[in-house]
Amino acid sequence: MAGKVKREKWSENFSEWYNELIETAGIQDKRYPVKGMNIWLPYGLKIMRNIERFIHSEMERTGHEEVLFPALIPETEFQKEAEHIAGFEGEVFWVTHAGHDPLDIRLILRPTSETAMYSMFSLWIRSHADLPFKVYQIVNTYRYETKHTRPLIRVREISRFFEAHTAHDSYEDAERQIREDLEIFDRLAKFLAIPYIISKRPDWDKFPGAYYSLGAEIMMPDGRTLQIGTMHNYRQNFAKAYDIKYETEEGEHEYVHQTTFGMSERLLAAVMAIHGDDNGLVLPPTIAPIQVVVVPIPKKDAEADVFAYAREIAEELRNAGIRVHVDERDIRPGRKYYDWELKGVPVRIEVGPRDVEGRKAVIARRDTLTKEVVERAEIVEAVRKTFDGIMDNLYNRAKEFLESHIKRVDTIEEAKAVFEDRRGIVEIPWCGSEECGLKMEEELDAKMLGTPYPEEKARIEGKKCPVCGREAKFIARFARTY
RNA sequence: GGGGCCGUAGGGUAGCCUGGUCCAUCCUGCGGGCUUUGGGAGCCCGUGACCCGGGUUCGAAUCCCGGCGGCCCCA
Repeated sequence: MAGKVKREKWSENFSEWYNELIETAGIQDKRYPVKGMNIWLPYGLKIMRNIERFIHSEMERTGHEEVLFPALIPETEFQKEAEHIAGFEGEVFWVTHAGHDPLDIRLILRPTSETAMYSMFSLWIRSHADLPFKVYQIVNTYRYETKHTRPLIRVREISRFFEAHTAHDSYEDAERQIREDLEIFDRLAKFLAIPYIISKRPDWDKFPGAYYSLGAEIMMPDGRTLQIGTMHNYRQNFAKAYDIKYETEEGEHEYVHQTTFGMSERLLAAVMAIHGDDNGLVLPPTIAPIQVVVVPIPKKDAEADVFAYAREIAEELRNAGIRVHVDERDIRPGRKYYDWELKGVPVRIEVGPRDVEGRKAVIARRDTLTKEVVERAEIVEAVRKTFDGIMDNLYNRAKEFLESHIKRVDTIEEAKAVFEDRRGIVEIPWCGSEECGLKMEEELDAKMLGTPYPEEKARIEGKKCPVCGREAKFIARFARTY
């Protein structure tokens, strides 16, 4: 069924494929004269907004309130949590002057908002009745990335940074929050038809200031992984640094437990990369700004009929709540097909004189590039069914891709063999020591993503750490990452 | 941190080694005209560029120095 779909460039020359598509599909213009800062173009922004709309509705559903904090943070606030500063100070942008005069207290452009928010949390949170306290925002954040920047993936201005921050009366309730975050993430991933894995980060790679960190990864076409979501349990680390206390029912004063949940425009990068092919974007209907494009195929003497028929079909689809566009440009139909394929429109309806006469239409699917003839009367139903088929197909194809790139091995040699072609994720037994973990990172020239979450105890029975030979306590995942 | 390559219209490129033949090639895009319309049609006209600064020279896209920017490899 997918015989016409080509993914040669997509898999063999992913970087080039991606960079071209960002511009040709109208996602972003990367010619802005500051490295790592790009311009959202209307089409790309519409897709991103559709992703965010779903995030907002999930936040609403789970009782998070939206807030907006300033982008500037005084250095005195920023420096309150030691690990956090250590983790970020090398990559923050400083505001040191106002006009000609140096500032008494310098400001940073937020790289993330913990240090902006938490002194306010300490003012807002008074009582156990205020807990759990759950807020979120979607804002731009700034990090002076020194590695290669890449649109949507590694940027110096993350322009759609989602961050949910919560405070709780106990570690257990914070853990419940992490489970809720995982559930929200799962629903979002299904909405985008992207399969993923969750790993608990090793201690040396957790978020600066966190007690532990979870990361959600997807498999990119070139076999590297991309982190698209994180959940952190801070325990009371930040609460102690920012003095966030509440009064218990017994009148005691206790520090809150905190969590965060983060995502960004990398979600769009993931959608582009996972579903795309050599013809361009392939958007899940859930987020496509245009879900159906109607292309009239005029014949000289029947032009008016064909256009009227196309508009009539579009109107009916629109009334059924479908985002539809009629392409009435005066260019040849073939050219239109290529244009809309590039932009990833999930369904194209072609109507020509033959269809007008026979009361039919041709439905073409973007994911498989196949066509089918449907009756005019059944068009809304046929389009809906096609959407479902596309969602299923996209998800299943991507899941197969992800799973076929995860290899379970027991020795360093086997792991090295997997990375020979620089592709995939290796799962290998591990004793849990930092020394052995770092040793494996070095040997494999790959990063430890962490250990499967939730833990998979059964899989390590009788296994040994391939570095030290001691009994394995975990499965460790390694991959080349973005 | 170390090394290498590169910067020419909106995008992609030729020219650079061996300075003059270059008011800079071709493709694409964009504007216009004729013609066409079930998978990027054709022809014609038009539009648009040598990263910045300094130097060498009668003469610099081309050689030299510096800056800025991009890409790649190694650690």
